Amino acid sequence: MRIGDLAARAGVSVRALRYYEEQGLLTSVRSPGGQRRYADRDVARVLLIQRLYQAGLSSRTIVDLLPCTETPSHEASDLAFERMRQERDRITGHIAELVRTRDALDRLLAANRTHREGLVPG
Amino acid sequence: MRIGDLAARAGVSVRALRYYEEQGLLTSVRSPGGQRRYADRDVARVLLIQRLYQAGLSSRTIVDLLPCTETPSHEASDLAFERMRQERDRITGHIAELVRTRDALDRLLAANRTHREGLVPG
DNA sequence: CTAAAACCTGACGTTGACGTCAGAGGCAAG
DNA sequence: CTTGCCTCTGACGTCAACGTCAGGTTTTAG
Repeated sequence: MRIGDLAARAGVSVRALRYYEEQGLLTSVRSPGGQRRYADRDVARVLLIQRLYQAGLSSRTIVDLLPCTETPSHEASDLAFERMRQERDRITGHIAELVRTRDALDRLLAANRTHREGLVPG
Repeated sequence: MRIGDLAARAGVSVRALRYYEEQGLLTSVRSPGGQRRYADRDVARVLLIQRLYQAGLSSRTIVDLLPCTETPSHEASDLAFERMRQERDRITGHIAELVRTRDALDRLLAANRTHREGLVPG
Protein backbone atom coordinates (compact mmCIF):
# COMPACT_ATOMS: atom_id res chain seq x y z
CA MET A 1 0.00 0.00 0.00
CA ARG A 2 1.39 3.40 -1.02
CA ILE A 3 1.30 6.56 1.00
CA GLY A 4 -1.48 8.11 -1.05
CA ASP A 5 -3.67 5.06 -0.50
CA LEU A 6 -3.11 5.11 3.24
CA ALA A 7 -3.85 8.82 3.31
CA ALA A 8 -7.12 8.28 1.47
CA ARG A 9 -8.20 5.36 3.63
CA ALA A 10 -7.35 7.12 6.88
CA GLY A 11 -8.68 10.48 5.78
CA VAL A 12 -5.50 12.43 6.37
CA SER A 13 -2.99 14.17 4.12
CA VAL A 14 0.13 12.64 2.68
CA ARG A 15 2.09 15.33 4.44
CA ALA A 16 0.60 14.30 7.76
CA LEU A 17 1.75 10.70 7.29
CA ARG A 18 5.30 11.82 6.57
CA TYR A 19 5.13 14.00 9.65
CA TYR A 20 3.95 11.06 11.77
CA GLU A 21 6.93 9.04 10.60
CA GLU A 22 9.24 11.93 11.39
CA GLN A 23 7.78 12.01 14.90
CA GLY A 24 8.21 8.28 15.36
CA LEU A 25 4.49 7.53 15.37
CA LEU A 26 4.43 5.48 12.20
CA THR A 27 6.98 3.31 10.38
CA SER A 28 7.14 2.16 6.79
CA VAL A 29 8.99 -0.30 4.62
CA ARG A 30 10.66 1.21 1.58
CA SER A 31 10.34 0.00 -1.99
CA PRO A 32 13.53 -0.59 -4.04
CA GLY A 33 13.04 2.91 -5.39
CA GLY A 34 12.74 4.41 -1.91
CA GLN A 35 8.98 4.87 -1.68
CA ARG A 36 7.06 4.11 1.51
CA ARG A 37 4.90 1.00 1.66
CA TYR A 38 2.34 0.33 4.38
CA ALA A 39 0.35 -2.63 5.68
CA ASP A 40 -3.42 -2.69 6.12
CA ARG A 41 -3.12 -2.51 9.88
CA ASP A 42 -1.52 0.92 9.55
CA VAL A 43 -4.93 2.35 8.67
CA ALA A 44 -6.16 1.59 12.18
CA ARG A 45 -2.94 2.94 13.62
CA VAL A 46 -3.34 6.25 11.83
CA LEU A 47 -6.97 6.46 12.93
CA LEU A 48 -5.87 5.93 16.52
CA ILE A 49 -3.19 8.60 16.17
CA GLN A 50 -5.78 11.02 14.82
CA ARG A 51 -8.10 10.17 17.68
CA LEU A 52 -5.40 10.86 20.24
CA TYR A 53 -4.42 14.14 18.60
CA GLN A 54 -8.02 15.21 18.63
CA ALA A 55 -8.16 14.42 22.33
CA GLY A 56 -5.37 16.90 22.91
CA LEU A 57 -2.36 14.60 23.16
CA SER A 58 0.91 15.80 21.65
CA SER A 59 3.15 13.81 19.32
CA ARG A 60 5.54 13.35 22.15
CA THR A 61 2.88 11.92 24.44
CA ILE A 62 1.50 9.65 21.74
CA VAL A 63 4.90 8.24 20.90
CA ASP A 64 5.30 7.40 24.56
CA LEU A 65 2.02 5.49 24.65
CA LEU A 66 2.00 3.70 21.31
CA PRO A 67 4.32 0.87 22.37
CA CYS A 68 1.60 -0.07 24.85
CA THR A 69 -1.01 -0.17 22.14
CA GLU A 70 0.82 -2.27 19.62
CA THR A 71 2.30 -5.01 21.74
CA PRO A 72 0.70 -5.18 25.18
CA SER A 73 3.69 -6.80 26.79
CA HIS A 74 5.38 -6.60 30.10
CA GLU A 75 8.13 -4.59 28.49
CA ALA A 76 5.72 -1.75 27.93
CA SER A 77 7.18 0.35 30.68
CA ASP A 78 5.43 1.26 33.90
CA LEU A 79 5.88 4.89 32.94
CA ALA A 80 3.98 4.42 29.69
CA PHE A 81 1.22 2.65 31.55
CA GLU A 82 1.04 5.36 34.18
CA ARG A 83 1.13 8.04 31.51
CA MET A 84 -1.81 6.40 29.81
CA ARG A 85 -3.80 6.50 33.03
CA GLN A 86 -2.94 10.17 33.45
CA GLU A 87 -4.11 11.01 29.95
CA ARG A 88 -7.31 9.07 30.49
CA ASP A 89 -8.00 11.10 33.61
CA ARG A 90 -7.12 14.34 31.85
CA ILE A 91 -9.64 13.52 29.15
CA THR A 92 -12.26 12.79 31.78
CA GLY A 93 -11.63 16.20 33.31
CA HIS A 94 -11.79 17.86 29.95
CA ILE A 95 -15.12 16.21 29.22
CA ALA A 96 -16.49 17.56 32.50
CA GLU A 97 -15.31 21.05 31.59
CA LEU A 98 -16.93 20.83 28.17
CA VAL A 99 -20.20 19.75 29.74
CA ARG A 100 -20.08 22.79 32.01
CA THR A 101 -19.37 25.05 29.06
CA ARG A 102 -22.23 23.54 27.11
CA ASP A 103 -24.53 24.09 30.06
CA ALA A 104 -23.45 27.74 30.18
CA LEU A 105 -24.25 28.10 26.48
CA ASP A 106 -27.60 26.45 27.06
CA ARG A 107 -28.45 29.00 29.72
CA LEU A 108 -27.45 31.84 27.42
CA LEU A 109 -29.50 30.35 24.61
CA ALA A 110 -32.50 30.10 26.90
CA ALA A 111 -32.13 33.72 27.99
CA ASN A 112 -31.95 34.88 24.39
CA ARG A 113 -34.91 32.76 23.38
CA THR A 114 -36.96 34.45 26.06
CA HIS A 115 -36.19 37.86 24.62
CA ARG A 116 -36.80 36.60 21.11
CA GLU A 117 -40.25 35.27 21.79
CA GLY A 118 -41.61 38.65 22.58
CA LEU A 119 -41.67 38.50 26.37
CA VAL A 120 -39.86 41.79 26.17
CA PRO A 121 -41.57 43.59 23.31
CA GLY A 122 -39.58 46.29 21.52
CA MET B 1 -9.64 47.72 39.46
CA ARG B 2 -6.29 47.60 37.68
CA ILE B 3 -5.17 45.06 35.09
CA GLY B 4 -2.94 43.17 37.48
CA ASP B 5 -5.82 42.72 39.92
CA LEU B 6 -8.13 41.43 37.22
CA ALA B 7 -5.44 39.06 36.00
CA ALA B 8 -4.97 37.69 39.51
CA ARG B 9 -8.68 37.30 40.17
CA ALA B 10 -9.39 35.62 36.85
CA GLY B 11 -6.26 33.51 36.89
CA VAL B 12 -4.86 34.71 33.58
CA SER B 13 -1.84 36.78 32.56
CA VAL B 14 -1.79 40.53 32.10
CA ARG B 15 -0.68 39.92 28.55
CA ALA B 16 -3.78 37.79 27.93
CA LEU B 17 -6.08 40.60 29.07
CA ARG B 18 -4.45 43.09 26.71
CA TYR B 19 -4.79 40.51 23.96
CA TYR B 20 -8.50 40.07 24.73
CA GLU B 21 -8.99 43.82 24.41
CA GLU B 22 -7.09 43.82 21.14
CA GLN B 23 -9.45 41.10 19.90
CA GLY B 24 -12.51 43.01 21.00
CA LEU B 25 -13.45 40.55 23.73
CA LEU B 26 -12.96 42.93 26.62
CA THR B 27 -13.17 46.68 27.06
CA SER B 28 -11.73 48.97 29.68
CA VAL B 29 -12.00 52.52 30.91
CA ARG B 30 -8.76 54.45 31.02
CA SER B 31 -7.40 56.39 33.96
CA PRO B 32 -6.24 59.98 33.37
CA GLY B 33 -2.75 58.55 32.94
CA GLY B 34 -3.89 56.05 30.36
CA GLN B 35 -4.06 52.90 32.48
CA ARG B 36 -6.85 50.37 32.11
CA ARG B 37 -9.50 50.17 34.82
CA TYR B 38 -11.99 47.33 35.12
CA ALA B 39 -15.26 46.64 36.93
CA ASP B 40 -15.94 43.63 39.14
CA ARG B 41 -18.20 42.06 36.54
CA ASP B 42 -15.25 41.79 34.18
CA VAL B 43 -13.92 38.92 36.29
CA ALA B 44 -16.87 36.78 35.27
CA ARG B 45 -16.49 37.91 31.69
CA VAL B 46 -12.87 36.83 31.57
CA LEU B 47 -13.76 33.51 33.15
CA LEU B 48 -16.37 32.97 30.45
CA ILE B 49 -13.88 33.88 27.75
CA GLN B 50 -11.42 31.38 29.17
CA ARG B 51 -14.12 28.74 29.28
CA LEU B 52 -15.00 29.32 25.65
CA TYR B 53 -11.37 29.23 24.56
CA GLN B 54 -10.91 25.98 26.37
CA ALA B 55 -13.93 24.59 24.52
CA GLY B 56 -12.16 25.27 21.25
CA LEU B 57 -13.78 28.54 20.18
CA SER B 58 -11.59 31.12 18.47
CA SER B 59 -11.38 34.80 19.37
CA ARG B 60 -13.34 35.57 16.26
CA THR B 61 -16.15 33.21 17.21
CA ILE B 62 -16.26 34.44 20.79
CA VAL B 63 -16.45 38.07 19.74
CA ASP B 64 -19.43 37.14 17.59
CA LEU B 65 -21.22 35.54 20.51
CA LEU B 66 -20.42 37.86 23.38
CA PRO B 67 -23.03 40.49 22.50
CA CYS B 68 -25.61 37.77 23.14
CA THR B 69 -24.18 37.05 26.55
CA GLU B 70 -23.96 40.58 27.85
CA THR B 71 -27.26 42.02 26.79
CA PRO B 72 -29.78 39.37 25.79
CA SER B 73 -31.78 41.64 23.58
CA HIS B 74 -33.61 41.37 20.34
CA GLU B 75 -30.80 43.22 18.68
CA ALA B 76 -28.49 40.30 19.28
CA SER B 77 -28.54 39.17 15.70
CA ASP B 78 -30.09 35.96 14.44
CA LEU B 79 -26.68 35.03 13.13
CA ALA B 80 -25.11 35.27 16.56
CA PHE B 81 -27.94 33.18 17.99
CA GLU B 82 -27.57 30.57 15.29
CA ARG B 83 -23.81 30.59 15.70
CA MET B 84 -24.25 29.88 19.37
CA ARG B 85 -26.41 26.88 18.62
CA GLN B 86 -23.82 25.60 16.18
CA GLU B 87 -21.05 25.87 18.72
CA ARG B 88 -23.16 24.13 21.31
CA ASP B 89 -23.69 21.24 18.91
CA ARG B 90 -20.02 21.17 17.99
CA ILE B 91 -19.14 20.85 21.66
CA THR B 92 -21.63 18.02 22.03
CA GLY B 93 -19.97 16.22 19.14
CA HIS B 94 -16.56 16.82 20.62
CA ILE B 95 -17.66 15.39 23.94
CA ALA B 96 -18.87 12.24 22.19
CA GLU B 97 -15.51 11.89 20.44
CA LEU B 98 -13.64 12.31 23.70
CA VAL B 99 -15.77 9.63 25.32
CA ARG B 100 -14.94 7.26 22.47
CA THR B 101 -11.25 8.05 22.84
CA ARG B 102 -11.41 7.46 26.57
CA ASP B 103 -13.11 4.13 25.96
CA ALA B 104 -10.31 3.19 23.56
CA LEU B 105 -7.74 4.05 26.21
CA ASP B 106 -9.68 2.03 28.76
CA ARG B 107 -9.54 -1.01 26.52
CA LEU B 108 -5.81 -0.57 26.04
CA LEU B 109 -5.34 -0.17 29.76
CA ALA B 110 -7.30 -3.35 30.39
CA ALA B 111 -5.20 -5.26 27.86
CA ASN B 112 -2.01 -4.08 29.45
CA ARG B 113 -3.24 -4.88 32.94
CA THR B 114 -3.87 -8.43 31.81
CA HIS B 115 -0.28 -8.81 30.68
CA ARG B 116 0.97 -7.13 33.81
CA GLU B 117 -0.80 -9.43 36.21
CA GLY B 118 1.16 -12.43 35.12
CA LEU B 119 -1.41 -14.07 32.86
CA VAL B 120 1.38 -14.14 30.33
CA PRO B 121 4.43 -14.96 32.42
CA GLY B 122 7.79 -13.89 31.01
C1' DC C 1 9.22 3.74 -24.52
C1' DT C 2 6.90 7.66 -23.01
C1' DA C 3 4.05 10.58 -20.49
C1' DA C 4 1.30 11.25 -16.61
C1' DA C 5 0.69 10.51 -11.90
C1' DA C 6 2.51 9.64 -7.59
C1' DC C 7 6.37 9.92 -4.64
C1' DC C 8 10.86 11.71 -2.69
C1' DT C 9 13.66 15.17 0.34
C1' DG C 10 14.43 19.57 2.03
C1' DA C 11 12.89 23.81 3.60
C1' DC C 12 10.17 27.81 4.37
C1' DG C 13 5.18 29.43 5.51
C1' DT C 14 0.90 29.45 8.51
C1' DT C 15 -2.11 30.11 12.50
C1' DG C 16 -3.59 31.37 17.28
C1' DA C 17 -2.99 32.68 21.87
C1' DC C 18 -0.24 34.35 24.03
C1' DG C 19 5.38 34.99 26.22
C1' DT C 20 8.89 38.14 26.57
C1' DC C 21 11.79 42.04 26.20
C1' DA C 22 12.76 47.14 25.62
C1' DG C 23 12.12 51.67 26.75
C1' DA C 24 9.11 54.98 28.79
C1' DG C 25 5.47 56.67 31.78
C1' DG C 26 1.82 56.53 35.85
C1' DC C 27 0.93 56.24 40.92
C1' DA C 28 0.64 55.78 46.10
C1' DA C 29 3.84 56.15 50.17
C1' DG C 30 7.06 58.42 52.94
C1' DC D 1 10.52 64.41 45.30
C1' DT D 2 12.01 60.01 44.89
C1' DT D 3 11.68 55.20 45.41
C1' DG D 4 9.58 51.20 43.75
C1' DC D 5 5.96 48.84 41.75
C1' DC D 6 2.66 48.72 38.24
C1' DT D 7 1.38 49.83 33.66
C1' DC D 8 1.89 51.46 28.81
C1' DT D 9 2.84 50.56 23.65
C1' DG D 10 5.18 48.29 20.15
C1' DA D 11 7.27 44.39 18.30
C1' DC D 12 9.58 40.09 17.82
C1' DG D 13 9.56 35.02 19.65
C1' DT D 14 7.19 30.46 20.40
C1' DC D 15 5.20 26.00 19.50
C1' DA D 16 2.74 22.26 17.10
C1' DA D 17 0.78 20.08 13.27
C1' DC D 18 0.84 20.37 9.38
C1' DG D 19 0.48 23.35 4.18
C1' DT D 20 2.98 24.40 0.27
C1' DC D 21 6.45 24.99 -3.10
C1' DA D 22 10.78 23.53 -5.62
C1' DG D 23 13.33 20.36 -8.10
C1' DG D 24 14.11 15.70 -8.93
C1' DT D 25 12.94 10.38 -9.04
C1' DT D 26 9.90 6.28 -9.27
C1' DT D 27 5.96 3.84 -10.80
C1' DT D 28 2.34 2.76 -13.80
C1' DA D 29 -0.88 3.03 -17.80
C1' DG D 30 -0.95 2.54 -22.59
